[in-house]
Amino acid sequence: MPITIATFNANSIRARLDLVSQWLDREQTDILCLQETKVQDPDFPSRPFEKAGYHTLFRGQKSYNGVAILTKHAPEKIRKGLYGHDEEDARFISAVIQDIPVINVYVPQGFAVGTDKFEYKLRWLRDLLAFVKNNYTADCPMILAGDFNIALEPIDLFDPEKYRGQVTFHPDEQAIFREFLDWGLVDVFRKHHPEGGHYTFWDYRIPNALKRNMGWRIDYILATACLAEKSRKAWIDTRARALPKPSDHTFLAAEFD
DNA sequence: ATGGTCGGCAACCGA
Repeated sequence: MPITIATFNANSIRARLDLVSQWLDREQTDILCLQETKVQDPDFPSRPFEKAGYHTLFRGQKSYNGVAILTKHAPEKIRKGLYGHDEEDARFISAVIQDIPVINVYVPQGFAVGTDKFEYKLRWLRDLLAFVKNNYTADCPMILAGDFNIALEPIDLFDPEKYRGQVTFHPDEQAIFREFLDWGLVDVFRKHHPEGGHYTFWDYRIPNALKRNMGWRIDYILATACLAEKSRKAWIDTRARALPKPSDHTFLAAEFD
């Protein structure tokens, strides 16, 4: 029985309720990881997703951040927040679904290189790496998905020369990201699409960024090698970014046998 | 053509 998983930075789940509902209706993905839900837990719009057959897990806060997992199959061993960070940490949520551990993250954006926010991004990433290494083994199925706010290679953003050394395309971020890959995680989209020019994020502040394909690939579905071997395809749904009232990100999805 | 991003949330902050 194949299983499909997707990730989407919604930039407010309430503003994107129709878009996400319609996407699930059409795609029928088993697991959807959401970031930047921007809603406190009592206000999370669970009901429409439950009516559509999904369990909802969420950890949010006022105005900023917030992560959620929507899953057709019952989640087990739910965890909210990353050790060593605030109890209210709304950037990490995980569960075991169909015997596969799934971690959904919203990595700090980092603002600008040389600032406290950038150092916090690096620290958060290192803590996540330690958490993964301490709690999982690379030779068992596991998925780490979400918005990493890092483009890894020059082919993962539209103007690498312009942005080299800046936040989201800086060697210090990339070095930590590569440690996840070195440990045994595989970038599932890259596996199926070695060529560049595929993006998941287009900044609202760049006019007609989608049309001009001025984007970044900063959202990922990472899977341990044994699971990645079973991946049949991975795709980015640019159509959802072209609809009215889009998020600045779009859906990234993968299918496993 | 005489403007030019969103969302949250109520003045700006974060992305």
